Order: sequence, then structure tokens, then C-alpha cells
Amino acid sequence: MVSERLIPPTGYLHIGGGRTALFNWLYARGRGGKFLLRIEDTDRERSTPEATAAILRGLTWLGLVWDGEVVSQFERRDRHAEVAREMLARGTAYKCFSTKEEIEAYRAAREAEGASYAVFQSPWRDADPATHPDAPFAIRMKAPRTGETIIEDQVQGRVVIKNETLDDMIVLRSDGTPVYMLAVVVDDHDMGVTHVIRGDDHLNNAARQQMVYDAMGWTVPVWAHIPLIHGPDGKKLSKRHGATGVEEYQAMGYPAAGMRNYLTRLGWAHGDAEIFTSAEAMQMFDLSGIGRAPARLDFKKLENTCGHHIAMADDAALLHELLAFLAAAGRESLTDVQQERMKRALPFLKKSVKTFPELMEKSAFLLASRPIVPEPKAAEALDTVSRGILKTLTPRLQNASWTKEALEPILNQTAEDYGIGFGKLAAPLRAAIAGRTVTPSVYDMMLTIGREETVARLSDAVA
RNA sequence: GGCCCGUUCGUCUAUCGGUUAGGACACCAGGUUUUCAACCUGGGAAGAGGGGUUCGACUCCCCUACGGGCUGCCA
Repeated sequence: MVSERLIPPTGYLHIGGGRTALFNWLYARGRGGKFLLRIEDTDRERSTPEATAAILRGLTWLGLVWDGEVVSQFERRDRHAEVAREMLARGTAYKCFSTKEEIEAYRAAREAEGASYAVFQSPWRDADPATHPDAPFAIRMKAPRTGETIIEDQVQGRVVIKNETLDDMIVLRSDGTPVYMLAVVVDDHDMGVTHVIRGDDHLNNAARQQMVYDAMGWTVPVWAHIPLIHGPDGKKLSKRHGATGVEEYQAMGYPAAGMRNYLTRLGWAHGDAEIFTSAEAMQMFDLSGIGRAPARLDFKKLENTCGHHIAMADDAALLHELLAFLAAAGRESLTDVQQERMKRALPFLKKSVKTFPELMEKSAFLLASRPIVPEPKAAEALDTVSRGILKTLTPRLQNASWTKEALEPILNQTAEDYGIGFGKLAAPLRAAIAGRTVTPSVYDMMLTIGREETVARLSDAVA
């Protein structure tokens, strides 16, 4: 079983969080495990229903379906407090009456003494309960002060932390609310999480969390701390790099399968495998293939990967995803006629396109409706001579069977009649059919829009 | 400041002591072609620096430099 924790502070699924979810998903699904989802919403100011909804939308778009109900960490706060009290009863935690001021004074004093760092050592750690004042208290874990805590990490290796560098972490605040570090451990234990795959910003925290497992006598999960994703400049990914939210990528027109493939390869490798389906990824994915250095986002490679996936996609599924993209991007949807044409065009269009916006761009000829207004450059291709050629061609198309095999001889013959190369004929045809100079193949366009529409557009152009 | 993690072509990476250091993206050149793409062929491009260990280091150890993380009654 595998866990995944996601924090919804800014109301969207960060691309790094998306990749972490993806790794968890691949690992769990590839081994018959469960992919569980928990929203770490104990920070009430940053957690809203909208923020949570955005995260679920992002995951859903990526195709990462989770098992069971989404667990709210905040709603489990009573259970967290219960565990804190149990630690108290077991003697692995104690009541600490030190105030914030006292703690600060302690640290300041140690610093004045020239200490390079100061772990707070509470005077209440071994105090006789009889001396406890009637005052608010926090519950602190009684952490070992000597020895080492060893994290056997599947990605980072064996990480040794000296216990003397860790203070007695507070597990329950003086207002009775649990602290995140306790909540994670309790939730993971209660949910039966066996593998914790998360960002390496939690690597140091793992030592303190492991102490909680030990204090409660619980089985420590398998740890795997993966490096974070950085921006193209190597710096931590932030807003100034542009897209950081998963949903932005949908709006930019990247197909989900391509995103998954790219994100899987970002920081993970399996020999020379580059382009693969999620099913294949599940077979190959392993914690040992994860790199230890942070990886940079490379939009060119993302595009290339997406191009492969669009080309591999099933036409019906692709059309469906295209419509979803249009909705996500706030663009106008396709009419029935446009959808019909799109279905005919997809088999050839998908081969040369990397994103949905590019697909739409190349679909301009099929999206357009009569009369086609040529762009200036296209209009130049419709000079008097060219229009004469089209005038000759048009009637020849009237009764032709609408297949490439049937059309080819007709166009070739027309070009020959005028003593011109095929290119000279294709230019005005492009202008008349699409109103542009850059289009898909003239045959593909004609077959897509059909005979009636083709003849009509040609007639319009020479009228 | 302290502690922890990291560093192979521009980018993502392979290599798990012995290789002409491989692949992919990107880039450059050529080819194909009805335009743009796509596609095909070829090319340039890397072990942060310095010490060790070893017959032999990209691989193991140490130091330095540079990145990143943690160090909270935040998550």
C-alpha cells in the first residue's frame, strides 16, 4: 500500500505534487497496492473546499485515480490528540509548561554562550508531576538524546541523524490541536500505509516521525524521499517560471498521457526507455530507478513526449480530450460539423502535432466555414492565372469518387494541362480551401471536408 | 551558524571499478516533400575542482566549491 499526501495551500495542484502523486500511483498500481489520498488541511487558513477541489481536479485530469475516500487530516484531529495522550501514558511524551518566551530566552542564552545551535531542552522533561503548575501545557515527545536515528531511504540511501541535534518535538499544542508531524504518522499508521513516497523536503523530518513510530511501537514504513522538480534555470520551481499548477498544463494543451510519461521520466529512468504507456510504466517503475538530484523542467521534451502520445492515441479518445482541453482553456467548443470533420482528419493530423493548440491550428481549414476569406499571402496565390486553373479543375471534381486514388490523377492531369508542377497547383488550392499558405496536404483537406464543401470553396474562390 | 541531501553532454538520463562514457530532447547539416510540420540520415556536445584508495576510477573515501532542504506550539 502506498500513501500520498497533498497540501492545498494555494488552491491548485503543484506540478511537483503531481509528480509525487504519479510516482505513488505507479508504484502502487504496479504492485497491486492501494493508492490512498489524504488532504493535509490542518492549516485552516490555507485550506478551503475550493483548494481541495482544485487538487482533486488536477489529479483526475492526470488520470491518477485514488482508492477509497479522500481522508481529511483536519477531521481526524481527535484521534491525533488521543495518540498524544497515549504517548503521555506510555511515558514517551511529557507535559511541557514552558512558554514561548521562555523557549526564546533559552535559545538566546545558549547563543550568547557561543553555541552554534541550540536545541531546546525543556526543564519539564523529567519533572515530577507533583510539581506541575495549573497552567496551559504542550505535549512534547521524549526523544532520545543520545545515539542516532537511521532512515533507511529507498532513494537517498542510509541517512544517519544524530539524536542530539533534534529537540523534543511538540506533538500536541497548548491549545489542544495536534501538530502536522504527529498527524502524518498517526494517519499513515491508521490508514495502513506501508510506503511513504514524498518530496525530499521531508527527509529530515522523517527522523522525528520515525521516533513517533518507535514511541508508539508501530512499524516504520518504507521511506522514499524523492528530489523536487526545479525550473528550467535550476532554481526551485516558483510562479515566475510560469506554469507551476497541473491544471495550467491542461489549459496549455498537453495531453494527460504525455504529461504522465514526461513526468515519470523526470528524475526516473529505466535503461533507455523514453516513450511508454502508463501500463508499461507500472511494469517498469521501481524506487531504485529514481535519481537523487533535482530535475529541471524542459518544455521542449515535454512537447516531444506529448507529440508521441497524441500520435499513439485512439481517435475517439483524442477527440474527447480535445473537447475537454477547449473547455479547460475557455475556448469555444466544436460544432457537430466540425466534430465530424475532425474525426476524419485526426488520423493524419495527430501524426504531426504535439499539443492541442497546435492541433487546432492545423485544423483551421476544417474549422472554417464558407466563405473562406484568404489571408493576404494566400490571396496572392489566387491570381488570375491560378483562378483559371481552379476553374478548369472544379468541374472535374464534380463527379469524382472522393478517394485519394481517384483524385490524384485528376489533379495531376490538370497540372499537366497547364504545364505546371504539382506545387503550382497546390498553392492556389490551399488558398481556396483553407485561405492559408500553410496547411495539411491538399488531398487530406479535400477528403476531410468532402466533395460538396471542396467544390463550393473552389467555386467561391473563382467567383 | 548547525545538520542532512545533491553535482555525467544545454536539458532528462544510462553506467552499479575495466565502455571509443550509451540513449532521448534540444541544436547543427543533409535527405524526403505540394507549403509548414512530421519523417529519415549524419554531426558537435559531459563525469564541478582537488586529494586519496586501487593494477585500473564517472563509479569507493576525504576536502573544497556550488546548488537544495531542514533547523517553529507551519505544513
